[in-house]
Amino acid sequence: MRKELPKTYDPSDFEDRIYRQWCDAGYFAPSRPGAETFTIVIPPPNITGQLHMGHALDNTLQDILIRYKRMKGFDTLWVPGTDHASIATEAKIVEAMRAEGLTKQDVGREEFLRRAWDWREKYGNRIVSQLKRMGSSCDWSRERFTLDEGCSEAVREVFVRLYEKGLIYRGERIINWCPHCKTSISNAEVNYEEQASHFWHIKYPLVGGGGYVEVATTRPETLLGDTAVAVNPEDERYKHLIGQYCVLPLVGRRIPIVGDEHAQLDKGTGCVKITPAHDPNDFEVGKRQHLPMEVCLTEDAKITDNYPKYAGMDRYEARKAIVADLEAGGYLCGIEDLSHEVGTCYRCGTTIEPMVSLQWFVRMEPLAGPAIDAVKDGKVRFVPERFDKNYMHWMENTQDWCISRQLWWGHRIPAFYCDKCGETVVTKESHAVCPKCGCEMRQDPDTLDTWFSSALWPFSTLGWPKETDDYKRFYPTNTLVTGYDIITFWVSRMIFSALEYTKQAPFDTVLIHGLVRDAQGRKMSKSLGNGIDPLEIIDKYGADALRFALATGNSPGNDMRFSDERIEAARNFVNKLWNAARFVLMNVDIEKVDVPDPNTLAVEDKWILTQYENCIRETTAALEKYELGIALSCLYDFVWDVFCDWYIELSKPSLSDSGSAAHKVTQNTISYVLGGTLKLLHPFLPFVTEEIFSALPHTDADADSIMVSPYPEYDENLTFGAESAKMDAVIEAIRAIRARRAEMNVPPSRKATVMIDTEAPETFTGTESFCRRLASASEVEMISGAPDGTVRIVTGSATVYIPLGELVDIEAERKRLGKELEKAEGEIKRLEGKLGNAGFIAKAPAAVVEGERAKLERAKAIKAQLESAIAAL
RNA sequence: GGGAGCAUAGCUCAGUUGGGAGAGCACCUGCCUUACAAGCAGGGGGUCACAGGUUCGAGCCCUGUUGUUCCCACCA
Repeated sequence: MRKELPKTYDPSDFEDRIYRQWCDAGYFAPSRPGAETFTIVIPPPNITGQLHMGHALDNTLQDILIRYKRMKGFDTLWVPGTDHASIATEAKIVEAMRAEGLTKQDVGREEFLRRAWDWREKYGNRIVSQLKRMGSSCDWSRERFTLDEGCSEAVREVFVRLYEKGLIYRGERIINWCPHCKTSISNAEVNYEEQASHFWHIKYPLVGGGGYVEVATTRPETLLGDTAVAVNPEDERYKHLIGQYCVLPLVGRRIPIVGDEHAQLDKGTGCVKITPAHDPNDFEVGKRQHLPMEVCLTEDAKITDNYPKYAGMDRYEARKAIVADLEAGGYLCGIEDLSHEVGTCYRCGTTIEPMVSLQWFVRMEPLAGPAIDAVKDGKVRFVPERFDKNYMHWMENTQDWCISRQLWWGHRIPAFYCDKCGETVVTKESHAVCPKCGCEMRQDPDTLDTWFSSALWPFSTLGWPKETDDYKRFYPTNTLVTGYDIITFWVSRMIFSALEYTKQAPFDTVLIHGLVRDAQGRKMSKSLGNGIDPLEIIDKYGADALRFALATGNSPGNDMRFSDERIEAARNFVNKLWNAARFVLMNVDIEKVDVPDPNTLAVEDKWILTQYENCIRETTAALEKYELGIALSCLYDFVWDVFCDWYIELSKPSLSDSGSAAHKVTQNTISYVLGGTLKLLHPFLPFVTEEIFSALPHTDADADSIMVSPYPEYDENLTFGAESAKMDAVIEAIRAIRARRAEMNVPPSRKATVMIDTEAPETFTGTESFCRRLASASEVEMISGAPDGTVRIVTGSATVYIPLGELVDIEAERKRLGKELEKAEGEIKRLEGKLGNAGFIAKAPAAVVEGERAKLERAKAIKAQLESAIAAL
């Protein structure tokens, strides 16, 4: 059914309706069993809150790819879902409970998890509705959640397999402890921040002598946990002290002086205090030197009861107290100002405390090798390429991955302990009975790092470990679209996980995008309050404008700024398209569109078709290279500068003359080109293209919906080089006439005869109506020679004369033409120089040389015309 | 300490196999030309950070310098 478009573009009129139509028609689900597949799994948004601009960008890019591939005939699947985001969500829930005056411990694990699932219900659904408003063509029937039954089964399967293979182990290590979240976090979850601090120099008196060793530290409170002082065995200053003891100030404990290469000769004093329980390096020294471990901090970073004087003090309070006491005792021998990097929790920003703790780890070294090879061998390709360096570097230096978390919201570690005999069992079952003594076993209370389940996402969502139909058909997936900020967190872990469990890379391409920043280039953040809510943008400008703003002028891997100007420019473009479509609808009454027949086409039709075909070629080439921004800018230029500014104007004479022979042909051409352009644009602007498409007459190849209609293919038969060049020459003349008139301030209402002197009159025959309409010509005459009292306009193919009577100032004309002549001569000189260069002729490609020759010919022709025009003045 | 990105018009940015630089916004001039003033036509404005090198030819490739941003790293 044909329908009219409202005069004003208002996306809220149709976006929701169209999305429902797509859903109802089932277009999002794969439905082409015989076709090649194209699969994307969504980077699952955290259920901590709502979508921000980063998600909007990420999902826009994915939807562009999936819609493009769908129109290209692939059997496409975009798997949606959300991430339970263990630590982040747990923190939010704890925070919400605090408002009620409750703690985790108050409500207990079961009640806490019930609340967490409520949270997931609420925020998970909100995220889904946001994705839908953006137009995301995900298959909602396959929506997944990292903590759902299937994903949980995959997690248990992996844990057990790795454990049995010896790649997961439990051990005491120094981990990063967040005293606020009260959990361990992995190295990747630590952010380093530059902080101003001090370097305290402290004397440790030697036992049995008047001397002392001087150590320096940024954390004097850890002195309580010192169990040795290390010096380098090669250090001439101190090597004689090795084996002796010193006395720990304030504590009075005798601690040994050990020789260890950790102490460097050229750093500090050369003596290092060793706190094995609270520093990763010292932990290693402790192991090497068989030192005892002295824990002096609790899990909320307070001093333990072992040190009554400081017990219960917060670490910073204790620091002050200890420094004061050291000073009072005469042990402090200097304070230096120091600025250094301090590790903080990436979730809450609290300074992390290294602590010794019994945790579960994944042994990385055996997993990293294949993951490195996969990228090296090109099985996984980063776009842009430079990010593989990033990835490689991390993979090659990665340390064992601490995967246990002292949290409740997450996959509980499938390890069971027997309290009676100490046996450990790792099993997929939900209960275990001790194989040794038959007792009921106790499950590890801890949960897994949230990235442990995300790492399995590309295959767990498709059914793995079961060999489901989806897994067999859609795995491995094709393109992963994500930001550079989570390459190490997530992408790398998916790659090594997939290689280990599925023996295949999880995807072949990783399209990396940057951050969306605010108009000043700052990161959007809650604390700055400069975040922009995508939904507000959609309400105001429409989802298509939002998508356009995010996709245009943006190249892979680069950050972008989001500003009012940007979104307005995007909306203006959509509006332009809308109005172009209205023009076509007002002027077209054909029922059906045919592929244009070259035998019937007018020169302007051939011109627009040539431009259109080139646009198809360029757009498609860019999309195939993941250059979405370039693809969109091709389309922008074509729609605005070519189709609207020229072809619509060129079509008016024929469209407005229902008696003309070309009338129906023009209707067909303009409908064909607009329809095809909408299809090219559809991946970027799904809603408005669908709305317009539904109002336009269709071709036989079109489907009911544009989103399942075939993407245009470049067709050389519809390109017309020679005719197109003629039209270009006419356009050039029209432009030149307009420019001259504008310079002379002649209003468009003042028409004038246009006289054209050209060696190729056939170029201009039949184009009089264009000159009248577009160059304010009252009539068009073909002449030869230069009439008096005219303005002369020289183009590459013609000289145009316009009698502008009193406006013609001979002297000014002479001056202007002289200037143009100078320019032409300069151009000739440059080109002759180039063509006179033997090296250029010999080495440059023939086509380039030919092009330069043509330019020279043209410049010479212009020069000749200018000279004769000047002579005739 | 290691690695990477960026530096192009007043502003924000494109410019991807090296062939005399583009867009949007802003600015100036003129237009309500019946698709669109969220518009039309015209215009000004750039030693493509700097210095070398490769090449017939460099915004693009190489080296160095400066400025800037980010990532990684156990610095007592």
